[in-house]
Amino acid sequence: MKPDPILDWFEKNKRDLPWRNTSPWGVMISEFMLQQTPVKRVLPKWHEWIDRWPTPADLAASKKSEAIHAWGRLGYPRRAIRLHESAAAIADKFENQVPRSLEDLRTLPGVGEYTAAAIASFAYGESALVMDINIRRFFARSIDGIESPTPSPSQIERRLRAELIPQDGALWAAATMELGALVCTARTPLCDQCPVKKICAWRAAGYPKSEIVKKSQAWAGTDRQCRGLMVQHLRENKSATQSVLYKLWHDKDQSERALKSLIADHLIEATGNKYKLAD
DNA sequence: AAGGCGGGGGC
DNA sequence: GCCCCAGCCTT
Repeated sequence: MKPDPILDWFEKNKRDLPWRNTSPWGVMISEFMLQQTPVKRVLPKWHEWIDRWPTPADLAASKKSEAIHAWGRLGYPRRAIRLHESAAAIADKFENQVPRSLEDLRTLPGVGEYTAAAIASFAYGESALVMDINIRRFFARSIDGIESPTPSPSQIERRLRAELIPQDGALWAAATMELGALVCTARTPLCDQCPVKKICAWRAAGYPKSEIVKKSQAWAGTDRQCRGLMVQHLRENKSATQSVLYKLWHDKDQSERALKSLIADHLIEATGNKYKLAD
């Protein structure tokens, strides 16, 4: 089988998260806690819950108030109530086993489209269409060439993403999600570490822009004042990441006039805008 | 298709 | 201060 650069990257770089090797109930607890809450903050609370309530029936046997209190300060406490209600439904209607089918999962309170797919995929290895914010952002960039996905997935997006799912869809979902979380991040993505940077549509379109290019675009001017701001920015960022502009700035062999000319050429190339030289 | 719902960390 | 985070549910 052909090696997949994404799966290869995943094998080498994945985090050792406790819900990667646990019961379906453990996966379900993690998915509820991870709804709009970062991994870092979920970790201790997940251990606390899975130790205290090892199966759905255990949680269902506790009072709702206990669940709410144990939720602590994770945020969106309604999730604790819904998880408690889901546990009762699982104990009562599903023989204390977290359902495997999307249809059954969706009957549980607090289980939406994403969470159902995530449980089916991560707990049972099903090739479900998992579309969390990490996966959606990764594909928005690498495939569509745009920085961010729409607020909620459209039917078109669902259809196009479903076509991409390979044989082992569960592993693929975990890998792309991790890639979005660790490399293709919302702010300051680490493109140099990305296994698909060479075929990324967003990158091919010239993104992400460097800070200096973003600023120069924001200035959008061609007059002396804009150039002054640019030069000031370069002075203030001497220790910043090495950019072409930074190198030019430190090239002592260039005369002031020639330096400005080089900077202007670079900006035109990088931004597509026209910059006139300030004398 | 919007808007509400929590709280904490990063810049 | 604003943005972001493995979303869900009700208008």
